Amino acid sequence: MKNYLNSLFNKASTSLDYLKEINFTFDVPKQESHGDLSVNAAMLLTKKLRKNPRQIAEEIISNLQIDDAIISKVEIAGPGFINFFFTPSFVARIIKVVIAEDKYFGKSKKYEGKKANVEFVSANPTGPLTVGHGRNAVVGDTIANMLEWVGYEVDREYYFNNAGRQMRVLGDSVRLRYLQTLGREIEFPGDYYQGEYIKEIADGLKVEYGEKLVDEPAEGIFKQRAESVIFDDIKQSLGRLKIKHKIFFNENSLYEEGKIEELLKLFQEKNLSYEKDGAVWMKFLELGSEQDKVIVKSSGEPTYRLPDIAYHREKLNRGYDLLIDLLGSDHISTYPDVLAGVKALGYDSEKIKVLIHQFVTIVDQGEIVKMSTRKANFITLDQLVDEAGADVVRYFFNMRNITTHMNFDLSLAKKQSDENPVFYLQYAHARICSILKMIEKEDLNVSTENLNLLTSDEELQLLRKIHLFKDEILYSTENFETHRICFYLEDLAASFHKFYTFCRILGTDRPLAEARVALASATKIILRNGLSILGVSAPERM
RNA sequence: GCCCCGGUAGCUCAGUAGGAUAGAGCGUCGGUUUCCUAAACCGUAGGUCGGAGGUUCGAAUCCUCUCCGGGGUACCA
Repeated sequence: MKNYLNSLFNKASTSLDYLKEINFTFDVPKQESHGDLSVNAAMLLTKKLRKNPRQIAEEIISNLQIDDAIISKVEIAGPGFINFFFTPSFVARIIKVVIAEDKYFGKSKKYEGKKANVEFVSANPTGPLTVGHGRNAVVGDTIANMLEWVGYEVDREYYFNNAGRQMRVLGDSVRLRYLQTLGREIEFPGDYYQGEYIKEIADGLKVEYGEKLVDEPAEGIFKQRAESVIFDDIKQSLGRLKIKHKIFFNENSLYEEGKIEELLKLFQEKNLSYEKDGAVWMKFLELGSEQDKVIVKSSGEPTYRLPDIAYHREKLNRGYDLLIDLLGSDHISTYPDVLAGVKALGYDSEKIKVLIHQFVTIVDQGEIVKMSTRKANFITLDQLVDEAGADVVRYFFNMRNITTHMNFDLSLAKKQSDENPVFYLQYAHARICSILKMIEKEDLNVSTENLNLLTSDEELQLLRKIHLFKDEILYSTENFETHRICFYLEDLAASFHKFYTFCRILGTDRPLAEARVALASATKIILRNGLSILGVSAPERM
């Protein structure tokens, strides 16, 4: 529909120059009585032309070469909107396209040939993934899916560090638990990792090695074992949510390959760093930050900024057109320095899109659960998937704008009831599958021969929603907003359920019945495609 | 102190580069099943869009100030 109007306005702009000067938009009116699409062009021109917007609207309309077979009515309304009403037969044509394109319907080629990298999760292997990581994981994977739908080739990447202080403490936590299982009287420090999983790892070592490890250092087998066990666990948790990273990037490799040294030298050459108080400082002040910051401590150890910049430099060097970093709001302070750093090196920092998601508050039985990995006071992602199921978990995290501090009501998520919108969508899909099974028995077909018979309000409303799918994906993707897909699909499902209630198939003349089956079939395709972007399954029956 | 995010119906949240009478789900109350899945549908009630100014044809949306909640502001990541 939008395409058609765009071409109409393009033609009109050859005689009306002022149309070229404004950025008008075609919008779907909130109210159906305002037509299928409306344009605000006339209002935008009031100042420039010093005319009443309604007069301008008249002039615009008289310059549009409208095909009556496509548009049934054009009206001027309100302060000067031009509303367009499309003919039912044009609206219904979309069904043919949907059925023909099937699992590709909704994809666009706008970004074909472009490469994107989505870095997400990136939790260090110090413990199981928590609910907070869950939001990051689900949204990151969904954004990657969306980018693929608009044409990008996408690499999913996980960045981790197995060499820092955190990991030393982790190794020592395992060592102490190991010694405790051997009966040693040892006090376990309060700031060590308290979780049960540490004891399990220690138990595993005891079973395997007995007492042979009593004199081993924390950084040896204890740390290694902890890392490998925990990482396997993390990957498995992600796998349950159908998330698989292509690249696992170890921060340590930046040191091993001399990238850190190289970067330090580069900063020095470009006069972007200096020494003070035994530390190396970066001139962030010159680069637009509030103050200079330390990049190498007086101990000789780099701060996180240096490897972070080196890492982003690596990714940029791989030739991506778009780099996405998905971070929790507790990491919000890291990215301005990274962007400033790579920009100072001459890279196009515009390619890096940093997305910050706000915290997840867990509410269980009306009580807020405070989370801390160290204190082991957390709900793991695994527990969540155990209790609510992967589909519900994915849907819940996707259905909220990442800027909101979302409440995750654990007791509600466990409930498999109609309070849960994911079932509403899945039910619509299952219903359609059931119809398609039924028509076989009734000797009916999916036919697009008589689509012009689809003229009822319910049919047209559903058809109009179908028209919006492709644009919705594109818009959601360009804004990195997964929740819009959820809202769209809920809207679509609602239109379908209404159609289902009012437009029967059995007992209807064959041509109309078959056209309705085709409409249901097209709806099924969109529900399935939309759910697949979210990573949620589309069951055949419920 | 300064920076970022949020404050919209009882609850959880939408609100598309400013647009028409501010919406949805759940919950409330009341209806619909001899008929393709009632995990559905229809109706009902519910609002000083945190507050105060400003910008203009028009503000939940933009600007200023302010209140409340969360996060950040390290030679921790």
